[in-house]
Amino acid sequence: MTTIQLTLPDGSVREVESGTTGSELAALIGPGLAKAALATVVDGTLRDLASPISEAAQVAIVTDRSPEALPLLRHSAAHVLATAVRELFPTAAIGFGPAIEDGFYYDFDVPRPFTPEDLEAIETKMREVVERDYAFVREEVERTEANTRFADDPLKLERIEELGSDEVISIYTDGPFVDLCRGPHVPTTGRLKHFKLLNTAGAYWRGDERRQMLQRIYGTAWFRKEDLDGYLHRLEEARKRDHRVLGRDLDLFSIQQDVVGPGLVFWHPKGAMIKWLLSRAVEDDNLASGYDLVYTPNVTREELFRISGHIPLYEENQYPVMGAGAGEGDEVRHRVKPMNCPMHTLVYKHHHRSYRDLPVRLSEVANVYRNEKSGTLHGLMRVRGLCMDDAHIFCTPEQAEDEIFLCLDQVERLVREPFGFELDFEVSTRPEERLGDDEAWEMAEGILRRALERKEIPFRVDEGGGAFYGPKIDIKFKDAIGRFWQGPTIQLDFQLPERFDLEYTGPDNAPHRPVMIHRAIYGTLERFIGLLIEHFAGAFPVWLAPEQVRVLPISDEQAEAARDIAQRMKAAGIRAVLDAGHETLNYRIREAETQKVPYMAVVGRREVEGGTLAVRERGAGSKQTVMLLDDFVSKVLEETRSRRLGD
RNA sequence: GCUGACGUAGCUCAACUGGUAGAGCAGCUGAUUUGUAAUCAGCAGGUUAAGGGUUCGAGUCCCUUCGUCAGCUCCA
Repeated sequence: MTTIQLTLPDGSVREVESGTTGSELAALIGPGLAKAALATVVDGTLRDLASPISEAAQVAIVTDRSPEALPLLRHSAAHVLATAVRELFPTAAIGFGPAIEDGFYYDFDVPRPFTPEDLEAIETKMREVVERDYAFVREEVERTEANTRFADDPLKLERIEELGSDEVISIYTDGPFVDLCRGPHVPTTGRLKHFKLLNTAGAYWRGDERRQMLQRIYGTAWFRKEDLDGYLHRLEEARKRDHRVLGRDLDLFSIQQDVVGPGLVFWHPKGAMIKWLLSRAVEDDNLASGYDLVYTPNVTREELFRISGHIPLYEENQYPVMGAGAGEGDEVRHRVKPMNCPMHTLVYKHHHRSYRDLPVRLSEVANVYRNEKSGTLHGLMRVRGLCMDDAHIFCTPEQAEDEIFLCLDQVERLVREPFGFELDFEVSTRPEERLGDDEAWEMAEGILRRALERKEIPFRVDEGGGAFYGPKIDIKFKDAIGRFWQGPTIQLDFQLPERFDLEYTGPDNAPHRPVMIHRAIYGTLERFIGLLIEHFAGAFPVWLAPEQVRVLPISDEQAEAARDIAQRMKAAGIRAVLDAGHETLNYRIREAETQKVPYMAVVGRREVEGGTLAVRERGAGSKQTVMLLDDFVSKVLEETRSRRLGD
């Protein structure tokens, strides 16, 4: 019997027999660990506890405190779910069942969709499966054997078909349930203690809308009851930040689907103020960064989008043709614009351009319209009429990397710094349907990566996720319940300059082709404001608050003085509102608090006499600061100017 | 677009198995003049998303359309 040396995470070395399993090793180390052990990590690879270790290696025992533990538990939870479903619905075909962030799901092909009652029954059955404490047993089998074992599971057979000849086909069994699965798993179903099924939804098999729709069940699982309760509580709390609810309660916007249509936003005065402030912030920054401002038509002859290639590629998502012009047979086909790039291209093309002019940077905060599929609409996050802080940079291929670097700076200045957002960077590479040759794509993708690396920004790669004309850097952030949305985007484009035959004259007096960068910093103002609402739970920092100060006279006696104070604030550039209503002071303070106004300035007899204000801060309770009107005005103006985030 | 759930006053929600659509908040009117998170009273508010059907009778049952929510697909 050969012995091998296993190095543990603390650096100590154990000498054991070759073939020792994870659970045996854990038992050697200590009884407490043996009980807590869930799996092993052998030379960086997660493995079952029962799997033998045959050679010298770095070994760590995974317990519920390890970072690998939750995904492991949740993956096993998915199997327990499938075990339960199979007992209750023996004909259910099984699809995929992975762990996901905060939980797991499993897809089933069943004769009828699951009802909420089914879900309860399934959860009860899952608790039985947990109670029975089945071991998860791994087997590695030959292809023919696998095909026999899954003869009744068409979805699994399809999956086996796709496995390469060099791949190991592994099977996991827990009690009556057998699944084709890479593993690993926790040792037994009994390890699953604190879980809950959350909801069901349809999901296309293999994520392909041309294939059948399976029924997906989502659930969540945790090691400790407090964690499960905490998660459910976080979900509850997050729902309170929902921008659709706050948008109505704070009277920021409305979407009047019955009268005007879904996905079309009415910005009420307070929301419009936020939108205007953001537009101004990005336009100020653009002008300071060498951009020019343009305004271009909202409607164009359809031909423009044929030149650009958007038709036929995106025709389905464009609003249909509208007639215009002469009528009587020679009417011209027009389209409302779904994006600005062809328009800006035409501004570029209107002059002969010299290499001395480049980069030409054209910016426009513009409304565009996209006929998004009905099921994708979502509050402000996904709309049909959207306002982009769009810009297009025309430059030489050599300048592109620096220009992208500068765009990333703008993201830093306008998004990360002022709001403290956590951003997720992603490079999307060439898609299947695309224009241009591989050489151009290769170069473009390289330029994007280098700009990010130079800025030392870590990023993920979304293979095949690029636009049809070029690769892009997409920057994503999370909404209140953890869903990712695309915000800023920077796209490099060699194709539209080609299609529109753009040129500049080089130092050699010969024509050259520029490249184009499409870039939006906030992305769409609608989505960005939706995210801001959730980020701040409606309590905007002073510089963005549509109403900065509410002036509250204590009684009618101070109404005139308060009116005067509010007027002086407004004259100084502060967004102040007087509430001299006949309600009690308590009522009006509550009103201002629920409307999330950052400052309340209470004016009573003492304040009128002293030329002061009793200032109450949003969320600070009854704590108040008495200060001179002029001092308060300077304070608010300074916080506005510096875009202070608040405490 | 697809799957499922849902749609009652501006908002939150009632109305037993089909039998007179109701309450709180918000709104309006009046009284109250208030010192840091809801003063009191009265009034008004609805073609129950829209359209069709079954029935003596439909908010409730059936069909169609529109929309909302969750997820899938898509996102120039």
